[in-house]
Amino acid sequence: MNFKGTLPTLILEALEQEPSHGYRIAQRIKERSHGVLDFKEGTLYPALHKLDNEGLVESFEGIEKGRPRRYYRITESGHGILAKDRAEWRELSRAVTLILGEA
Amino acid sequence: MNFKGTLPTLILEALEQEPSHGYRIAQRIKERSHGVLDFKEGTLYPALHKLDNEGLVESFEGIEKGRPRRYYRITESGHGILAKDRAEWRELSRAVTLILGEA
DNA sequence: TCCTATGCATAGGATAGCGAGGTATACATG
DNA sequence: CATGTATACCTCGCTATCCTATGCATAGGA
Repeated sequence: MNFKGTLPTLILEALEQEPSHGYRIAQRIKERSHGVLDFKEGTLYPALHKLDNEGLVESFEGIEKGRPRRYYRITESGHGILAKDRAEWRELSRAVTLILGEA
Repeated sequence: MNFKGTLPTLILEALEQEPSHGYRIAQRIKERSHGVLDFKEGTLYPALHKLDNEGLVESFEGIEKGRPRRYYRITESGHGILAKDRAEWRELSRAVTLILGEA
């Protein structure tokens, strides 16, 4: 079960905490939502690459447990977009909740 | 600005209040969200027809101000789906808010 | 008379997310 | 040693959603 349009924001939020790699980001989102949000790899990696192309995150090579990993960190503009996305989420979720009833 | 995936639920909610026609439903959503949510006609009508095909709403002819209107009312199964959609919205919005911070 | 709002509808295009598949390594279990 | 599972990355094709643009038609105000 997932929420259309929130994935880029959730990725940026994860990277705001600490640089990470794709698989770990997906796990983090799932864990932090208590299993409610569960984005698939076929969704996550393209989204991550898109954020990279847009310059909101940047990647670097890393080694973990003896194996190479593709790490990502949030950029300056990524921080800015995240702040905007957060504000937009609040506005939209309030609007829907207003209509559908209390969350 | 809009929220992907919430339109069918918002339509059902509007029709739960009273039977209505397409144009009026769109206005209602916009008004009740204080202008935040604003689904276009090219989005609304196909969504309405789909709900009709799925049997969640049913249409009937009506006259308003001397002109024919296509009215819709929510069906029994529409009520059921609306209840499920509401619950799902709460679960998902809570999950995202949990991660992104207080709404 | 012309513009705007109302009212319904479809066509074409963009994008998000999903399922399915492919590749590869580490580690535990049998 | 073999097999399975979790980790880790990636791509392709499909569907659904939403948008813009366009068309048609009427009512009422400027």
